[in-house]
Amino acid sequence: MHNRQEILDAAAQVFAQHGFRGSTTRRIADAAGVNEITIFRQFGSKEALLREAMKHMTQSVGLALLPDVPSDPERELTLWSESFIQHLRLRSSIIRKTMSEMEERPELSECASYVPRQASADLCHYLTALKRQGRAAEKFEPKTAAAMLMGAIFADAMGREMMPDVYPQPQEKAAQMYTRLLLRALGVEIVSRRTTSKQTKRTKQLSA
Amino acid sequence: MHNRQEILDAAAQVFAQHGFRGSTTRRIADAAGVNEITIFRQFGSKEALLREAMKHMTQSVGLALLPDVPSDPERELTLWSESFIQHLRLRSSIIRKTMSEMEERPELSECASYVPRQASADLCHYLTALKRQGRAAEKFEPKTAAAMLMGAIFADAMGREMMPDVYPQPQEKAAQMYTRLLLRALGVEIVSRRTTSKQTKRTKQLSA
DNA sequence: TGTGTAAGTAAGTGACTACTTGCATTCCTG
DNA sequence: CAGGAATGCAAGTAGTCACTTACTTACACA
Repeated sequence: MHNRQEILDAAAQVFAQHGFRGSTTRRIADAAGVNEITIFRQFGSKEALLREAMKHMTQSVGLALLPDVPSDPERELTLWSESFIQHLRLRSSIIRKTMSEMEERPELSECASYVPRQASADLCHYLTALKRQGRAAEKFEPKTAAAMLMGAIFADAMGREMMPDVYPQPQEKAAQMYTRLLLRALGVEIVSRRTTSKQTKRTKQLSA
Repeated sequence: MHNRQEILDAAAQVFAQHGFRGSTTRRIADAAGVNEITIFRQFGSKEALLREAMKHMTQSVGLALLPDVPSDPERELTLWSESFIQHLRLRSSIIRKTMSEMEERPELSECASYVPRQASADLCHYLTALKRQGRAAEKFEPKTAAAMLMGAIFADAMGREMMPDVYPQPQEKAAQMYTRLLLRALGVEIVSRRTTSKQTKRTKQLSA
């Protein structure tokens, strides 16, 4: 029973490295330090195991929160972007695998869309509030703006390892740079005093 | 001999559907309408075949060109973005598979980075020229701006099928919307008269 | 007509895969 | 100490995989 969690973690890790077809029950058992038979007794089949592992993964995700009422947009959005890009970077392997398996095995990766959907909804909500406050000089569709920022962050997290010279340097400032670019596109005035990356990271986010 | 091309095409198609491990020589042979043995006689091994198929794919790609001297930034960039997003959408399956296999089989997917690298360089070059012309009211790093636009386009092309409600509607206008947002972030004045999507598509791009 | 080349057929090899069965071991609990 | 549940070990099953060998067929060309 106490092995169950270790098996799930091992399955997720092996899947992130090798994908579904490459995640042999042998490899997962070895990674979990468990006999291969135990897997079948606990989960019934390889597919059931991986389905549960995927579901379990997405449940433990905590996204940074954006305030319902924007006050310092640059700071709030930068913090959110940094936490989002960090989340994606830590899971870039498993995200790539999941996106690849999506077409062939949708039932396995359904839950994968939960996090980006939630993030998009949160961001849209925030941008809409910003617009209602009248702090955006330009007209814009929140959904388009949100897709733009999230897209830039997503592509950075997925592609930087493969092509580091294509993305802005240093890596740690990338989220901030994308965020600033977006705010300028929306015509939002930047009011916050200069804060270093370390300061912003330490001053964690404020909930609604 | 005349089968060689058909085998390469079939291999690429099967790979796009099933990835490396799922691309059995049997499946590829069936898809090509050829005996499995022919594959081994022509290419030696499954890996060699897929390597050649991938290399062959990337060679036939023609990216839209951006002028060396920007004249109508909104129109020129929109055309480029539309051609780029169309390119990615047509190949979204194979791109997902390639990104997924990258870590496990880098020698197979090396060539995959050629197109985005080229696109990034072209776009950076154009944005730098725009900046030099003094047509951007805001200061910006071309590389960051390029990564932002390309990232938004990339994420749209990869993710819209899976989560259509997250991305701006209609699909056909998405590239244009991202482009406009970017130009506003750069403080580039939009001068072009309103053109419909159909017109812009027909008036293909102008080279340097 | 003879020869070389590309293609097909048939059969098989050894390795790996998901999954099963039977039995022994450990350990917790009553 | 007895009984049951979780786990491990050894062996095996049926299927698939990449790849090979040996032989045949079809066609081009001289």
